[in-house]
Amino acid sequence: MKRDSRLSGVLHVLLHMAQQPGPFTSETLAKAMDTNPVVIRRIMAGLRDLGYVRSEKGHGGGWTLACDLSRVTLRDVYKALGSPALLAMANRTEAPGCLVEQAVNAALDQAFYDAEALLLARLGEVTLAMLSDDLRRRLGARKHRAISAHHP
Amino acid sequence: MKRDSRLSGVLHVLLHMAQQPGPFTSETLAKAMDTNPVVIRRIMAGLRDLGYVRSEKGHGGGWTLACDLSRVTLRDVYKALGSPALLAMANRTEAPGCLVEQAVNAALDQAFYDAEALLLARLGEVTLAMLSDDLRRRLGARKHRAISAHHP
DNA sequence: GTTTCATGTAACTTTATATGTTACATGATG
DNA sequence: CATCATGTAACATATAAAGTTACATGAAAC
Repeated sequence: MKRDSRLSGVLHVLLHMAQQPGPFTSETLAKAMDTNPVVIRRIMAGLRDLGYVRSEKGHGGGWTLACDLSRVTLRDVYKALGSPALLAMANRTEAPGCLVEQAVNAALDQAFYDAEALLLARLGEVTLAMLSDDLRRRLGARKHRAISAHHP
Repeated sequence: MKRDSRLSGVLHVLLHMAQQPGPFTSETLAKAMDTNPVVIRRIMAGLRDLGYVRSEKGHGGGWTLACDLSRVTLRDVYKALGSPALLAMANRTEAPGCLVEQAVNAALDQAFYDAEALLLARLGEVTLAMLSDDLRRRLGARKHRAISAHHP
């Protein structure tokens, strides 16, 4: 399977939006991410349904942040995407009649469950505000380096 | 991407083999797993290279276990498959120039890394012998239930 | 030694899923 | 009413697993 980069993508969009006031058209956002406007609308649809962002049609329309970034975690964003599969691996068959398969599944399921739970927990620890702050730090660091270069 | 069931599949094969002396032809194993002999050979190739199983050509040939099941973990088997991707999600781009992307990646990488490490650790805790013992327990329980049904 | 059996492997097909694209309907603004 | 922007369906492309076919290689049986 191709690996899923929707979470990565939608976070990229949200962080861009958090850097300056909107609204932003799908086309603008698509250019910043080097992709297609429809892809933007697609990954943003779930966030709109949950009220994290708003979208307006017509002149001056586009996407706007509509939530407190310090109250939305990466896990919330993940859920807004529809909670796609986290692990690349899966059991051959779920609920098999074969006892061999049952024994294998029991062992793997335990490991899979733990890993998924940890991943979700980690995503739940990071808010969009924390990400945005980190980004500002990185932007500041770059500016500082530029200044240092001019005045060594 | 389609989700990867090779680990599940190869464990199924190994457990079948542990239940009775071999050798087993790819065709026999394929029938037990409702798949194709070539698929069996494919997923077994890595295990053969690492010496976990042996394969013989010609009459009376086939696959044989060639390791101490109590010393091979599910993690070892996973590595024998070539260590395929564990997570279904990934960053849009690795090592991006864009600072936004860097901030997103930094946050996700941390979560991804922790989840992968835990999954590998869990797989490393389970040996093939443990799986095989569990299977025997299940087989015993079924037999016991059958007897109970006859003599309630 | 020839036949039969089994693996080894390349090449191709199929399937599932994410991503990219086109087309057009819907609604808001000027 | 013309323009802009989203909403969405439909279709195309890309990637990777799984399934299939074909054939070469080597071992055992006869």
